[in-house]
Amino acid sequence: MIKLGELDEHIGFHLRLAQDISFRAYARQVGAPHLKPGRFSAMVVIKNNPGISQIALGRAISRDKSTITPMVRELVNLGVVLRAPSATDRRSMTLTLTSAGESMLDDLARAAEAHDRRLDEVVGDQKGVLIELLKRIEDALV
Amino acid sequence: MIKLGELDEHIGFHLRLAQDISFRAYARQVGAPHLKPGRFSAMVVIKNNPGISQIALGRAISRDKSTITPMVRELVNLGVVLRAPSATDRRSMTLTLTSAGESMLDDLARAAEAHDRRLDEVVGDQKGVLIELLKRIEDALV
DNA sequence: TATTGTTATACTCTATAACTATA
DNA sequence: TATAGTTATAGAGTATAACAATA
Repeated sequence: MIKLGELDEHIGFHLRLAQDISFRAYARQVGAPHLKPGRFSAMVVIKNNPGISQIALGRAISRDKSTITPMVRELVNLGVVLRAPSATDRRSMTLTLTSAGESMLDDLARAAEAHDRRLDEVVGDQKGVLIELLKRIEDALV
Repeated sequence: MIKLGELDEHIGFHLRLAQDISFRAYARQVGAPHLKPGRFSAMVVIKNNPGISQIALGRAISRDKSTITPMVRELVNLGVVLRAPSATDRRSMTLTLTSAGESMLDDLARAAEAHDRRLDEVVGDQKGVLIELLKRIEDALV
């Protein structure tokens, strides 16, 4: 049996470990037939903020604009995102989901929810506490 | 303000977000003058399990053996890990920390602890609950 | 001068497959 | 036959810097 020593009481370490394990379980379950994981967050942000610019999307998911360019291109090629010039700023592009994007996101959300139900079972009635603590970390460390 | 929609109540999503933000804050603080993040976990495992094989190390940190090979080579070149043939199995290598490795790990642990104190402040007296929930996720999803 | 987005490029992390040598 | 480890290689994700167009 592998020992972990003092590391075992570090929040950062368990955050990383739990995320890693949870992510691999998710990848196993969803099988990645649809879309790479980073795309999912991007689509959710676009869905909830139609007309958002690439720069703002990058800020929302903490990625550089040069990372966003090929990501958006891929989503457009898949037919799930519509990319149109902004009416008010000619440097800027507006992003919205297509109807195909909406339904693909629904599929992905179902897969993610199946995985999340598994997580929900694991944490039981502590879910509220867990999410509140994670949010607190997110807000404090920005 | 960016909206997240239903995603906002998903454990998996917040796990990823909190880990990402926490990791970036850690990288900012430590400045990565020492070592890449994956190396840290490897060294902790070696410290707490002296003589461990590369295969076992890989299992402990959930990485393929082909990922371990260059990682170990780097640690050996840095002079922080000693790699010696096993006395009982001639296919196998044993890994231990050198004294330089011990002190580097102490430095890293201090940096990680500074970061973790920040996290401790954020979660306050809920730390025990948080770690217990994260561990439950780790154990359940393997 | 600053910002939006693209491109070229490079780096890190990771795994798969084929291999050698041992067990 | 199976396991420990290496190598070659490839893919995904990311960022930095230089750039053009526009603000």
